[in-house]
Amino acid sequence: MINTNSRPVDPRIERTRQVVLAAALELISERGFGSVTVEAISERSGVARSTIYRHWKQLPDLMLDALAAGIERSTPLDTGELRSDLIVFVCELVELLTSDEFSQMAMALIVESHRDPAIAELHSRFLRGRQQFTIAAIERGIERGELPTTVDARQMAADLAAPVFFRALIQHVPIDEAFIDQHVDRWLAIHRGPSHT
Amino acid sequence: MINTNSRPVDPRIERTRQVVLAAALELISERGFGSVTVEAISERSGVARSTIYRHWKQLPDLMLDALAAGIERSTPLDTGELRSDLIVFVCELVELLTSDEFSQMAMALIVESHRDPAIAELHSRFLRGRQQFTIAAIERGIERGELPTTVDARQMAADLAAPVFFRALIQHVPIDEAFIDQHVDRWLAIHRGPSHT
Amino acid sequence: MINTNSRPVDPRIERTRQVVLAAALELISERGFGSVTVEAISERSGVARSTIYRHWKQLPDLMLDALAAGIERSTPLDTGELRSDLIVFVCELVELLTSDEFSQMAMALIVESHRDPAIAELHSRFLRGRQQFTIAAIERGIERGELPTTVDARQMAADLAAPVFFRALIQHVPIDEAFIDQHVDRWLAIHRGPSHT
Amino acid sequence: MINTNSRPVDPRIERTRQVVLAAALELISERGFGSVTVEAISERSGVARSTIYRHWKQLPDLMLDALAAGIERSTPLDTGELRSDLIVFVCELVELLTSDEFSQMAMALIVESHRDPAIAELHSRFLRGRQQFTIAAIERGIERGELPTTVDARQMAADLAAPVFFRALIQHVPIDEAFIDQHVDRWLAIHRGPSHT
DNA sequence: GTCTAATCGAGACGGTACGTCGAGTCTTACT
DNA sequence: AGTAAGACTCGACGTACCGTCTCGATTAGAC
Repeated sequence: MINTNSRPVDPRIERTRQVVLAAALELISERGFGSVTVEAISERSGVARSTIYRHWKQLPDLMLDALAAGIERSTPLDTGELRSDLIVFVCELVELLTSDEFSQMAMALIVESHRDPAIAELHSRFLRGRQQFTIAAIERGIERGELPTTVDARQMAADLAAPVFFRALIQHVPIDEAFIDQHVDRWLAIHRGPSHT
Repeated sequence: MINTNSRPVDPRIERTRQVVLAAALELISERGFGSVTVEAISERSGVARSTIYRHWKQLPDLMLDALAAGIERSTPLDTGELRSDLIVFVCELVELLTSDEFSQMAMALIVESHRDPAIAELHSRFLRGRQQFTIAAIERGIERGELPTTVDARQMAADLAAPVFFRALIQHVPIDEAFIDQHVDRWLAIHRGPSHT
Repeated sequence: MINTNSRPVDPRIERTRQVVLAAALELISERGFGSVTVEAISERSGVARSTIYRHWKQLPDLMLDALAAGIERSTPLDTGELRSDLIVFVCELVELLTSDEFSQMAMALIVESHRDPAIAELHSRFLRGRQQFTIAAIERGIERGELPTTVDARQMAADLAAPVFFRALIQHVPIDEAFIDQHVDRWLAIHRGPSHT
Repeated sequence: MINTNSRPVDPRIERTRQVVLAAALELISERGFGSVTVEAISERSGVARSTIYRHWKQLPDLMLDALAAGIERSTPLDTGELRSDLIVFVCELVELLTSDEFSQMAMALIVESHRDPAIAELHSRFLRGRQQFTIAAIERGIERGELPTTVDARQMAADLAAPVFFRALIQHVPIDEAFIDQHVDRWLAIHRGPSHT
């Protein structure tokens, strides 16, 4: 579905897209999702309002694209050992959820996905994308014998993420390294089974 | 001579407050937090727009009160056994987070509490209120010897709630009774310690 | 129609009337007719808004009364000579029409009398009242032989007043003593007839 | 490069101006100056309220323009004889001041010019414009020998207009043809001097 | 290199909701 | 009964954005 070489695309179009989305992202993190106006995006980006509407039919559509642009992620991640893989993963997640620029967006994504199926799809793609890394790490752990073969990797990935989301977004409690270490170790203790005690 | 409780106040004031807040709550659950309009509240409640502004300086203030009014809760809850207490608690939470009327409000509460300290306070009061029930049940469990005396009740309550929030609000995955049973049993298995295995 | 002794009248009523009308007059001359609000009158007079509405059904009614109160006038005026009578009369008129406190009211009276019959009546009573003094002076002049017996006193009074109104209210031109003298002398020259040349 | 006449401007702008001003004038003459509402103008003209505010920052500004538009006038007027010139002039003035559509506006102009310098300027331009016609007629009369060369044309024009304004606007008395004839003839008798008697 | 068509900037337009102000009505308690 | 205090409805104010719409100026990319 990508516009490969069928038509070279006017460079102005791409330029406008970039500039507008960047401005939108800036505004989302500065003022929050609900206070972003087309007017403000136009002003910030230097792109005329009419041009913005030529590219996106509605403000929500623009927001959707902006969120999509803000989400891109691609860490391979493989330290060779399960525990450190998980620590890295959790640290990244914490950083993401507590950084001012991103948490606004994350919240927006979560909230709006309850109403808008398009955002829901985006949101679940994002979530699955991240979980995939964890699941891969877990599976490597199983292969290495660090975990029993009977476990459900998907469930375990959720068990790892849930408390982090809960604390960061819902309880609204600061998360330090000590917590992360303890959390991962508890998780390992539970899932490795009694033999590893 | 101060108007503590000596002045009986105009009954219309209370009446207006009730009617307006009720209308606001209706609209929040129907159309979501972001699409609620003073105009709409006025129309729905039959109270003039200017009157609403006499009671609340800004729409957010009204929303705050509406959310506060929507949150009230007071279950005593004590079945005499830990497992069934927890099952009841989790069921209630699931019901709350998945009901259309309430989940909108919960999301709003969570999102806005990241921006507005007043809402943050409200949100944390609400959370603490609910956690309190769980903590009490856990402590009763400890007294009855169903749990070791060494556990941290607060942490355990969080462990019980986190996956429910995660699934309902973030993963956006349906939660059935089977999951609840399994979740509670896993939780018990982990916290009861090896003696109960 | 006056409330003589049929009922003693609550003194508070009269007091309220006075205070309110005085405040209204003040505000009319300060801010002009169009910017007077019941709210402001209430504040200025210290009389509650509801009380004001108990005395006057509408703001215009109050205004009407205020204007009526501001118009009262009762100069006898008789210098014994026509020319000086007229000079005095014109001077008074000029003063009235150019004083800040009164001109606002005069304009209001004139304008509103085009729409409201009650104000029209008030206005014409006021005009007739003033003209009456001039007519009387003219008639005394006729008796003294200063004017021919054939003249129409009513018409002549109008001829004297018209240019003053025109300059003061319509042309919006300052009126000095020189003009007044010249105006009266021209008037005398015209109406005394050729014999006096 | 300045937008003198180089930029053709959006034709919609002119169209909106016209339609709105026309509606405003209609409403001024129907309901009087004080009861004209942006809301009503919007409804009557079919132009959105926000568009009206884009053209005029405040309602008074709009009113000013509407009055200016309603005042335009351009009669050359020259019958070849002084008396008939004056009769025509006075008739026109009477018609103007007694027509419902215009008298409201005239009053508004007069009243508001006491408060707002911009309206004062407009008002005096209007007055001077009209007086100019009379002065020209008088000067033609002087050239033709119908009037002595010693007279002050400006003063005479005022003498002609003053009683008409007085009767129409202040005394609020109907003006018929008989009055006009008599008024002009008296004026002529006075100003032609004794030679013409 | 021009030329033509896509793209853009500027901004008018009809809307909807905002938060404010004042009018006029109504209710309650005080004096 | 008259008053003070102030809640209530209603309607207009002027503001801020929305999404739609011309309309001229400016670039590509094809010739």
